[in-house]
Amino acid sequence: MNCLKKDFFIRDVLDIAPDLIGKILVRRFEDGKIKKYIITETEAYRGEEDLACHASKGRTKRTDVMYQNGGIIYVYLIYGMYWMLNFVCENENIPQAVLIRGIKNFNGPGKVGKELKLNREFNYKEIILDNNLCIIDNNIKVNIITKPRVGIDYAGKIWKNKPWRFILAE
DNA sequence: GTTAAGATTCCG
DNA sequence: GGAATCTTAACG
Repeated sequence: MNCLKKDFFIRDVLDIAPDLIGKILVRRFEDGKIKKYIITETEAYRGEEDLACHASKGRTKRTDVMYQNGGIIYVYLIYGMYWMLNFVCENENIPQAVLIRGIKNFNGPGKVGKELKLNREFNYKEIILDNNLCIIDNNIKVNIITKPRVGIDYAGKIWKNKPWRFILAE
């Protein structure tokens, strides 16, 4: 299977987020069954200066994973109920991550986490099939719509209005 | 040790 | 508009 290599994630998150749209997310479950999903929506979180990014508060136990070398998974529990799926980008000490906001038939990051049965075990894991999660490059070109990010009212106008949300066009 | 708030979703 | 539900960070 031609999964995306680590190189793909050692780039600026603003290049990676739109590149992931239309690609295939592969999840192997505990019982060995494999499911594939088309990625329909992503959001970019870029560095400490981005007030919407968790890393804007500095390096903590929670954000440490974003400072790692790209190509690993960042999952965290939000509101005590939903697991968010992110992929860490760029080189070490550059805190960037892409949030998977939607996959086909499951729009909304909370639903994505629920469908994929995520848990804390995925944090820091490489994005390879051996870790039960990877992405296939299908080389299909798609049309992408950009919009402001969602759920970050606390970040202030400048960052809230950035068109860093990428959506698969119909 | 206690408290406040969050990259959400569902219900009224 | 508000609750559900829990981890983390920022206090004391």
